Amino acid sequence: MDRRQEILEAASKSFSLFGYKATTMDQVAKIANVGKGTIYTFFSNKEILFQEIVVKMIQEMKTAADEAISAEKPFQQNAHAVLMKVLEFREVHLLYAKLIEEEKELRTPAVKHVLIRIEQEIVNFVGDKIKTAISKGEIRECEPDLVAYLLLKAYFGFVADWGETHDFELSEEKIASLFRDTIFRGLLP
Amino acid sequence: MDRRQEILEAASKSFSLFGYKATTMDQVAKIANVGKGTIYTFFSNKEILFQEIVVKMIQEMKTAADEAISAEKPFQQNAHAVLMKVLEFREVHLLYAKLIEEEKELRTPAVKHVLIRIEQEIVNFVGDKIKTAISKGEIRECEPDLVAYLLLKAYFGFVADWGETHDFELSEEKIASLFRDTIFRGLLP
DNA sequence: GTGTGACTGAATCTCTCAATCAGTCATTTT
DNA sequence: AAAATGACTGATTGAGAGATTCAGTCACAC
Repeated sequence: MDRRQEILEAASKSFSLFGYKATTMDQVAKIANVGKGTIYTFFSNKEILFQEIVVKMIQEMKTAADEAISAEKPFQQNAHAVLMKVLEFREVHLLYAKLIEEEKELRTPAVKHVLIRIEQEIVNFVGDKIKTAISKGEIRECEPDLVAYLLLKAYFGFVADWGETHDFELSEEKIASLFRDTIFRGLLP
Repeated sequence: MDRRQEILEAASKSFSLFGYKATTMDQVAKIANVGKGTIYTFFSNKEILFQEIVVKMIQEMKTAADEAISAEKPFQQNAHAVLMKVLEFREVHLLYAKLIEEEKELRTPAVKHVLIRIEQEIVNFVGDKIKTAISKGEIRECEPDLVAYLLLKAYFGFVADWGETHDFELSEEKIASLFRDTIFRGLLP
Protein backbone atom coordinates (compact mmCIF):
# COMPACT_ATOMS: atom_id res chain seq x y z
CA MET A 1 0.00 0.00 0.00
CA ASP A 2 1.13 3.56 -0.63
CA ARG A 3 2.50 4.68 2.75
CA ARG A 4 2.56 8.32 1.77
CA GLN A 5 -1.10 8.15 0.90
CA GLU A 6 -1.93 6.34 4.14
CA ILE A 7 -0.22 9.10 6.09
CA LEU A 8 -2.06 11.81 4.18
CA GLU A 9 -5.40 10.16 4.83
CA ALA A 10 -4.67 9.61 8.49
CA ALA A 11 -3.50 13.19 8.97
CA SER A 12 -6.47 14.53 7.05
CA LYS A 13 -8.84 12.61 9.29
CA SER A 14 -7.10 13.77 12.43
CA PHE A 15 -6.81 17.43 11.43
CA SER A 16 -10.49 17.41 10.48
CA LEU A 17 -11.59 15.89 13.76
CA PHE A 18 -9.24 17.53 16.26
CA GLY A 19 -7.73 20.51 14.47
CA TYR A 20 -4.08 21.32 13.88
CA LYS A 21 -2.84 21.77 17.40
CA ALA A 22 -4.62 18.80 18.94
CA THR A 23 -3.34 16.46 16.24
CA THR A 24 -0.11 14.79 17.31
CA MET A 25 2.35 13.15 14.98
CA ASP A 26 2.21 10.05 17.19
CA GLN A 27 -1.51 9.88 16.59
CA VAL A 28 -1.15 10.29 12.84
CA ALA A 29 1.47 7.52 12.85
CA LYS A 30 -0.85 5.25 14.81
CA ILE A 31 -3.86 5.84 12.55
CA ALA A 32 -1.70 5.38 9.46
CA ASN A 33 -0.13 2.23 10.93
CA VAL A 34 3.40 3.49 10.41
CA GLY A 35 6.21 4.45 12.74
CA LYS A 36 6.47 8.14 13.49
CA GLY A 37 9.85 8.36 11.78
CA THR A 38 8.27 7.20 8.53
CA ILE A 39 6.15 10.32 8.37
CA TYR A 40 9.34 12.38 8.34
CA THR A 41 10.69 10.53 5.32
CA PHE A 42 7.75 11.92 3.32
CA PHE A 43 7.04 15.25 5.00
CA SER A 44 9.76 17.37 6.49
CA ASN A 45 7.58 18.57 9.38
CA LYS A 46 4.07 18.83 10.74
CA GLU A 47 3.32 22.14 9.05
CA ILE A 48 4.36 20.88 5.61
CA LEU A 49 2.10 17.86 6.05
CA PHE A 50 -0.71 20.18 7.09
CA GLN A 51 -0.18 22.49 4.13
CA GLU A 52 -0.27 19.60 1.68
CA ILE A 53 -3.63 18.57 3.05
CA VAL A 54 -4.92 22.12 2.87
CA VAL A 55 -3.77 22.44 -0.74
CA LYS A 56 -5.79 19.30 -1.48
CA MET A 57 -8.81 20.91 0.15
CA ILE A 58 -8.36 24.09 -1.88
CA GLN A 59 -8.38 21.94 -5.02
CA GLU A 60 -11.62 20.31 -3.91
CA MET A 61 -13.10 23.72 -3.23
CA LYS A 62 -12.08 25.01 -6.65
CA THR A 63 -13.63 21.97 -8.27
CA ALA A 64 -16.84 22.48 -6.34
CA ALA A 65 -16.83 26.17 -7.27
CA ASP A 66 -16.26 25.39 -10.95
CA GLU A 67 -19.15 22.96 -10.88
CA ALA A 68 -21.38 25.75 -9.60
CA ILE A 69 -20.66 27.74 -12.75
CA SER A 70 -22.61 27.22 -15.96
CA ALA A 71 -21.53 28.91 -19.16
CA GLU A 72 -25.04 29.97 -20.18
CA LYS A 73 -25.87 31.84 -17.00
CA PRO A 74 -24.98 35.52 -16.57
CA PHE A 75 -21.92 36.54 -14.57
CA GLN A 76 -24.03 37.71 -11.66
CA GLN A 77 -25.68 34.35 -11.11
CA ASN A 78 -22.42 32.48 -11.46
CA ALA A 79 -20.61 34.78 -9.06
CA HIS A 80 -23.40 34.38 -6.53
CA ALA A 81 -23.37 30.61 -6.95
CA VAL A 82 -19.58 30.44 -6.52
CA LEU A 83 -19.55 32.59 -3.41
CA MET A 84 -22.41 30.71 -1.81
CA LYS A 85 -20.71 27.42 -2.63
CA VAL A 86 -17.51 28.63 -0.96
CA LEU A 87 -19.46 29.76 2.08
CA GLU A 88 -21.25 26.43 2.21
CA PHE A 89 -17.84 24.76 2.09
CA ARG A 90 -16.84 26.67 5.22
CA GLU A 91 -19.62 24.99 7.13
CA VAL A 92 -19.85 21.62 5.43
CA HIS A 93 -16.22 20.67 4.97
CA LEU A 94 -15.02 19.19 8.27
CA LEU A 95 -11.44 20.42 7.97
CA TYR A 96 -12.37 23.96 6.96
CA ALA A 97 -14.96 24.27 9.71
CA LYS A 98 -12.53 22.92 12.28
CA LEU A 99 -9.83 25.36 11.22
CA ILE A 100 -12.15 28.34 11.52
CA GLU A 101 -13.11 27.17 15.01
CA GLU A 102 -9.47 26.70 15.97
CA GLU A 103 -8.50 30.13 14.66
CA LYS A 104 -11.27 31.75 16.69
CA GLU A 105 -10.47 30.15 20.03
CA LEU A 106 -6.90 28.89 19.90
CA ARG A 107 -5.34 31.35 17.46
CA THR A 108 -2.80 28.80 16.28
CA PRO A 109 -0.45 30.78 13.99
CA ALA A 110 -0.10 27.95 11.45
CA VAL A 111 -3.88 27.87 11.15
CA LYS A 112 -4.08 31.63 10.73
CA HIS A 113 -1.59 31.54 7.87
CA VAL A 114 -3.42 28.75 6.18
CA LEU A 115 -6.77 30.51 6.46
CA ILE A 116 -5.29 33.67 4.98
CA ARG A 117 -3.91 31.60 2.14
CA ILE A 118 -7.30 29.96 1.51
CA GLU A 119 -8.93 33.37 1.42
CA GLN A 120 -6.35 34.62 -1.05
CA GLU A 121 -6.92 31.60 -3.26
CA ILE A 122 -10.64 32.34 -3.27
CA VAL A 123 -10.02 36.00 -4.10
CA ASN A 124 -7.73 34.97 -6.94
CA PHE A 125 -10.30 32.50 -8.21
CA VAL A 126 -13.08 35.08 -8.19
CA GLY A 127 -10.68 37.67 -9.62
CA ASP A 128 -9.98 35.40 -12.58
CA LYS A 129 -13.67 34.92 -13.23
CA ILE A 130 -14.10 38.70 -13.17
CA LYS A 131 -11.27 39.15 -15.68
CA THR A 132 -12.93 36.65 -17.99
CA ALA A 133 -16.27 38.40 -17.61
CA ILE A 134 -14.66 41.75 -18.46
CA SER A 135 -12.97 40.37 -21.56
CA LYS A 136 -16.28 38.89 -22.68
CA GLY A 137 -17.92 42.26 -22.15
CA GLU A 138 -20.26 40.77 -19.58
CA ILE A 139 -19.33 43.44 -17.07
CA ARG A 140 -17.66 46.84 -17.26
CA GLU A 141 -13.96 47.53 -16.85
CA CYS A 142 -12.93 47.46 -13.20
CA GLU A 143 -10.11 46.40 -10.90
CA PRO A 144 -10.76 42.64 -10.72
CA ASP A 145 -8.79 42.04 -7.53
CA LEU A 146 -10.49 44.86 -5.68
CA VAL A 147 -13.94 43.78 -6.79
CA ALA A 148 -13.20 40.15 -5.91
CA TYR A 149 -12.04 41.23 -2.45
CA LEU A 150 -15.13 43.37 -2.03
CA LEU A 151 -17.45 40.53 -3.04
CA LEU A 152 -15.81 38.03 -0.73
CA LYS A 153 -15.72 40.34 2.29
CA ALA A 154 -19.31 41.37 1.73
CA TYR A 155 -20.60 37.82 1.29
CA PHE A 156 -18.61 36.61 4.28
CA GLY A 157 -19.96 39.50 6.31
CA PHE A 158 -23.54 38.60 5.59
CA VAL A 159 -23.28 34.86 5.89
CA ALA A 160 -20.75 34.57 8.73
CA ASP A 161 -21.09 37.76 10.80
CA TRP A 162 -24.71 38.81 10.41
CA GLY A 163 -25.96 36.06 12.71
CA GLU A 164 -23.68 37.23 15.51
CA THR A 165 -25.36 40.59 15.92
CA HIS A 166 -28.87 39.74 14.75
CA ASP A 167 -31.15 37.03 15.98
CA PHE A 168 -32.53 36.07 12.60
CA GLU A 169 -30.72 34.63 9.60
CA LEU A 170 -30.90 36.16 6.15
CA SER A 171 -32.41 33.98 3.47
CA GLU A 172 -30.26 33.27 0.45
CA GLU A 173 -32.85 35.08 -1.66
CA LYS A 174 -32.48 38.26 0.44
CA ILE A 175 -28.73 38.12 0.08
CA ALA A 176 -28.95 37.46 -3.64
CA SER A 177 -31.29 40.38 -4.27
CA LEU A 178 -29.24 42.74 -2.11
CA PHE A 179 -26.11 42.05 -4.13
CA ARG A 180 -28.05 42.09 -7.41
CA ASP A 181 -29.34 45.58 -6.61
CA THR A 182 -26.03 46.97 -5.43
CA ILE A 183 -22.65 45.60 -6.44
CA PHE A 184 -23.72 43.57 -9.49
CA ARG A 185 -26.03 46.24 -10.85
CA GLY A 186 -23.11 48.65 -10.55
CA LEU A 187 -20.86 46.34 -12.51
CA LEU A 188 -23.15 45.94 -15.49
CA PRO A 189 -22.18 47.79 -18.68
CA MET B 1 -16.29 71.42 41.25
CA ASP B 2 -18.58 68.83 39.67
CA ARG B 3 -17.34 65.56 41.11
CA ARG B 4 -19.30 63.47 38.66
CA GLN B 5 -17.65 65.30 35.79
CA GLU B 6 -14.21 64.95 37.37
CA ILE B 7 -14.73 61.21 37.60
CA LEU B 8 -15.90 60.96 34.00
CA GLU B 9 -12.88 62.86 32.76
CA ALA B 10 -10.46 60.82 34.85
CA ALA B 11 -12.02 57.54 33.73
CA SER B 12 -12.07 58.68 30.11
CA LYS B 13 -8.37 59.49 30.27
CA SER B 14 -7.52 56.20 31.91
CA PHE B 15 -9.65 54.03 29.59
CA SER B 16 -8.11 55.82 26.60
CA LEU B 17 -4.55 55.31 27.80
CA PHE B 18 -4.70 51.85 29.36
CA GLY B 19 -7.91 50.26 28.08
CA TYR B 20 -10.79 48.84 30.07
CA LYS B 21 -9.12 45.98 31.88
CA ALA B 22 -5.95 47.79 32.86
CA THR B 23 -7.91 50.72 34.30
CA THR B 24 -8.52 50.24 38.01
CA MET B 25 -11.15 52.04 40.02
CA ASP B 26 -8.43 53.05 42.50
CA GLN B 27 -6.58 54.72 39.68
CA VAL B 28 -9.65 56.56 38.45
CA ALA B 29 -10.30 57.74 42.01
CA LYS B 30 -6.73 58.98 42.32
CA ILE B 31 -6.76 60.88 39.02
CA ALA B 32 -10.15 62.38 39.85
CA ASN B 33 -9.00 63.29 43.36
CA VAL B 34 -11.92 61.54 45.02
CA GLY B 35 -12.25 58.55 47.29
CA LYS B 36 -13.05 55.30 45.50
CA GLY B 37 -16.41 55.06 47.25
CA THR B 38 -17.44 58.37 45.72
CA ILE B 39 -17.31 56.86 42.24
CA TYR B 40 -19.94 54.35 43.34
CA THR B 41 -22.35 57.09 44.43
CA PHE B 42 -22.49 58.22 40.80
CA PHE B 43 -21.92 55.00 38.83
CA SER B 44 -23.17 51.68 40.05
CA ASN B 45 -20.15 49.77 38.71
CA LYS B 46 -17.13 49.90 36.44
CA GLU B 47 -19.01 48.75 33.37
CA ILE B 48 -21.72 51.39 33.72
CA LEU B 49 -19.06 54.07 34.04
CA PHE B 50 -17.38 52.66 30.95
CA GLN B 51 -20.61 52.60 28.97
CA GLU B 52 -21.39 56.19 29.81
CA ILE B 53 -18.01 57.23 28.43
CA VAL B 54 -18.54 55.15 25.31
CA VAL B 55 -21.98 56.73 24.76
CA LYS B 56 -20.27 60.13 24.93
CA MET B 57 -17.79 58.97 22.33
CA ILE B 58 -20.58 57.73 20.08
CA GLN B 59 -22.15 61.19 20.31
CA GLU B 60 -18.84 62.77 19.30
CA MET B 61 -18.59 60.38 16.41
CA LYS B 62 -22.12 61.16 15.24
CA THR B 63 -21.36 64.87 15.40
CA ALA B 64 -18.18 64.39 13.40
CA ALA B 65 -20.09 62.27 10.88
CA ASP B 66 -22.85 64.87 10.56
CA GLU B 67 -20.24 67.55 9.94
CA ALA B 68 -18.88 65.49 7.06
CA ILE B 69 -22.28 65.72 5.35
CA SER B 70 -23.25 68.65 3.19
CA ALA B 71 -26.81 69.02 1.92
CA GLU B 72 -25.78 70.02 -1.61
CA LYS B 73 -23.60 67.02 -2.30
CA PRO B 74 -25.02 63.79 -3.73
CA PHE B 75 -25.74 60.82 -1.47
CA GLN B 76 -22.76 58.91 -2.75
CA GLN B 77 -20.23 61.55 -1.74
CA ASN B 78 -21.84 62.06 1.64
CA ALA B 79 -21.95 58.35 2.36
CA HIS B 80 -18.30 58.02 1.41
CA ALA B 81 -17.36 61.01 3.58
CA VAL B 82 -19.30 59.63 6.55
CA LEU B 83 -17.77 56.17 6.31
CA MET B 84 -14.25 57.52 5.89
CA LYS B 85 -14.80 59.82 8.84
CA VAL B 86 -15.93 56.91 10.98
CA LEU B 87 -12.92 54.88 9.90
CA GLU B 88 -10.61 57.80 10.65
CA PHE B 89 -12.20 57.96 14.08
CA ARG B 90 -11.18 54.36 14.69
CA GLU B 91 -7.55 55.33 14.33
CA VAL B 92 -7.51 58.88 15.63
CA HIS B 93 -9.74 58.65 18.68
CA LEU B 94 -7.56 57.34 21.51
CA LEU B 95 -10.36 55.45 23.27
CA TYR B 96 -11.69 53.80 20.12
CA ALA B 97 -8.23 52.76 18.98
CA LYS B 98 -7.39 51.39 22.40
CA LEU B 99 -10.60 49.37 22.56
CA ILE B 100 -9.96 47.78 19.18
CA GLU B 101 -6.48 46.84 20.34
CA GLU B 102 -7.81 45.41 23.59
CA GLU B 103 -10.49 43.40 21.81
CA LYS B 104 -7.87 41.88 19.50
CA GLU B 105 -5.42 40.76 22.15
CA LEU B 106 -7.23 40.61 25.48
CA ARG B 107 -10.79 39.77 24.34
CA THR B 108 -12.32 41.52 27.32
CA PRO B 109 -16.04 40.73 27.07
CA ALA B 110 -17.16 44.20 28.18
CA VAL B 111 -15.07 45.66 25.36
CA LYS B 112 -16.49 43.23 22.84
CA HIS B 113 -20.06 44.22 23.75
CA VAL B 114 -19.25 47.88 23.53
CA LEU B 115 -17.61 47.51 20.12
CA ILE B 116 -20.63 45.62 18.82
CA ARG B 117 -22.83 48.41 20.12
CA ILE B 118 -20.71 51.08 18.44
CA GLU B 119 -20.91 49.19 15.17
CA GLN B 120 -24.69 48.92 15.47
CA GLU B 121 -24.95 52.64 16.13
CA ILE B 122 -22.97 53.34 12.98
CA VAL B 123 -25.13 50.97 10.95
CA ASN B 124 -28.26 52.68 12.30
CA PHE B 125 -26.81 56.10 11.51
CA VAL B 126 -25.98 55.11 7.95
CA GLY B 127 -29.31 53.31 7.66
CA ASP B 128 -31.13 56.53 8.56
CA LYS B 129 -29.21 58.48 5.93
CA ILE B 130 -30.17 55.85 3.38
CA LYS B 131 -33.84 56.10 4.34
CA THR B 132 -33.70 59.85 3.88
CA ALA B 133 -31.99 59.46 0.51
CA ILE B 134 -34.68 57.02 -0.61
CA SER B 135 -37.50 59.34 0.43
CA LYS B 136 -35.80 62.16 -1.46
CA GLY B 137 -35.57 59.95 -4.51
CA GLU B 138 -31.77 60.24 -4.47
CA ILE B 139 -31.40 56.48 -4.58
CA ARG B 140 -33.65 53.58 -5.47
CA GLU B 141 -35.83 51.61 -3.07
CA CYS B 142 -33.77 49.12 -1.07
CA GLU B 143 -33.47 47.57 2.37
CA PRO B 144 -31.71 50.40 4.22
CA ASP B 145 -30.38 48.27 7.07
CA LEU B 146 -28.93 45.65 4.75
CA VAL B 147 -27.31 48.25 2.52
CA ALA B 148 -25.92 50.09 5.55
CA TYR B 149 -24.46 46.86 6.88
CA LEU B 150 -22.99 46.08 3.47
CA LEU B 151 -21.39 49.50 3.17
CA LEU B 152 -19.89 49.37 6.64
CA LYS B 153 -18.51 45.85 6.30
CA ALA B 154 -17.09 46.63 2.89
CA TYR B 155 -15.46 49.89 3.93
CA PHE B 156 -14.09 48.31 7.10
CA GLY B 157 -12.76 45.43 5.07
CA PHE B 158 -10.81 47.68 2.76
CA VAL B 159 -9.52 50.15 5.30
CA ALA B 160 -8.89 47.83 8.25
CA ASP B 161 -8.25 44.36 6.78
CA TRP B 162 -6.69 45.03 3.38
CA GLY B 163 -3.36 46.04 4.89
CA GLU B 164 -3.08 42.74 6.76
CA THR B 165 -2.89 40.61 3.64
CA HIS B 166 -1.34 43.10 1.22
CA ASP B 167 1.83 45.07 1.62
CA PHE B 168 0.54 48.27 0.08
CA GLU B 169 -2.26 50.50 1.28
CA LEU B 170 -5.16 51.54 -0.92
CA SER B 171 -5.47 55.25 -1.58
CA GLU B 172 -8.73 56.89 -0.60
CA GLU B 173 -9.28 57.70 -4.28
CA LYS B 174 -9.02 54.02 -5.22
CA ILE B 175 -11.50 53.09 -2.53
CA ALA B 176 -13.86 55.89 -3.53
CA SER B 177 -13.88 54.92 -7.20
CA LEU B 178 -14.32 51.23 -6.42
CA PHE B 179 -17.45 51.92 -4.38
CA ARG B 180 -18.66 54.50 -6.90
CA ASP B 181 -18.46 51.90 -9.67
CA THR B 182 -20.07 49.09 -7.72
CA ILE B 183 -22.38 49.59 -4.78
CA PHE B 184 -23.28 53.26 -5.34
CA ARG B 185 -23.75 52.89 -9.07
CA GLY B 186 -26.10 50.02 -8.33
CA LEU B 187 -28.11 52.13 -5.93
CA LEU B 188 -28.74 55.00 -8.36
CA PRO B 189 -32.25 55.27 -9.81
C1' DG C 1 18.08 0.51 2.41
C1' DT C 2 13.68 1.18 4.80
C1' DG C 3 11.12 1.51 8.77
C1' DT C 4 10.83 2.17 13.58
C1' DG C 5 9.96 3.88 18.31
C1' DA C 6 12.75 5.22 22.44
C1' DC C 7 14.91 9.55 23.30
C1' DT C 8 15.65 14.76 23.75
C1' DG C 9 14.86 19.38 24.86
C1' DA C 10 11.87 23.07 24.07
C1' DA C 11 7.35 24.45 24.70
C1' DT C 12 3.10 24.05 27.16
C1' DC C 13 0.32 22.87 30.88
C1' DT C 14 -0.92 22.49 35.91
C1' DC C 15 -0.92 23.36 40.44
C1' DT C 16 -0.10 26.36 44.29
C1' DC C 17 0.40 30.43 46.49
C1' DA C 18 0.59 35.51 46.16
C1' DA C 19 -1.24 39.67 44.42
C1' DT C 20 -4.78 42.40 42.46
C1' DC C 21 -8.95 44.69 42.21
C1' DA C 22 -14.25 45.57 42.05
C1' DG C 23 -17.28 46.63 45.17
C1' DT C 24 -18.80 47.46 50.34
C1' DC C 25 -19.41 49.78 54.56
C1' DA C 26 -17.98 51.59 59.06
C1' DT C 27 -15.92 55.80 60.02
C1' DT C 28 -14.66 60.61 59.19
C1' DT C 29 -15.42 65.08 57.26
C1' DT C 30 -18.21 68.91 56.02
C1' DA D 1 -27.31 64.36 58.55
C1' DA D 2 -25.44 64.04 54.20
C1' DA D 3 -21.44 63.24 51.56
C1' DA D 4 -17.01 61.46 51.15
C1' DT D 5 -13.60 58.25 52.21
C1' DG D 6 -10.26 54.38 52.18
C1' DA D 7 -9.35 50.04 54.78
C1' DC D 8 -11.39 45.70 54.09
C1' DT D 9 -13.23 41.33 51.66
C1' DG D 10 -13.53 37.58 48.64
C1' DA D 11 -13.40 36.29 44.10
C1' DT D 12 -10.52 36.41 40.23
C1' DT D 13 -6.16 36.61 38.09
C1' DG D 14 -1.07 36.25 37.82
C1' DA D 15 3.58 34.27 38.67
C1' DG D 16 6.67 30.59 39.31
C1' DA D 17 8.13 25.96 39.63
C1' DG D 18 7.61 21.41 38.48
C1' DA D 19 5.41 18.00 35.51
C1' DT D 20 3.92 16.74 31.03
C1' DT D 21 3.52 16.75 26.21
C1' DC D 22 5.11 16.55 21.71
C1' DA D 23 7.80 17.67 17.26
C1' DG D 24 11.57 16.08 15.45
C1' DT D 25 15.98 12.90 15.61
C1' DC D 26 18.75 8.90 15.24
C1' DA D 27 20.65 4.44 16.60
C1' DC D 28 19.16 0.15 15.74
C1' DA D 29 16.19 -3.68 13.71
C1' DC D 30 14.49 -5.91 9.72
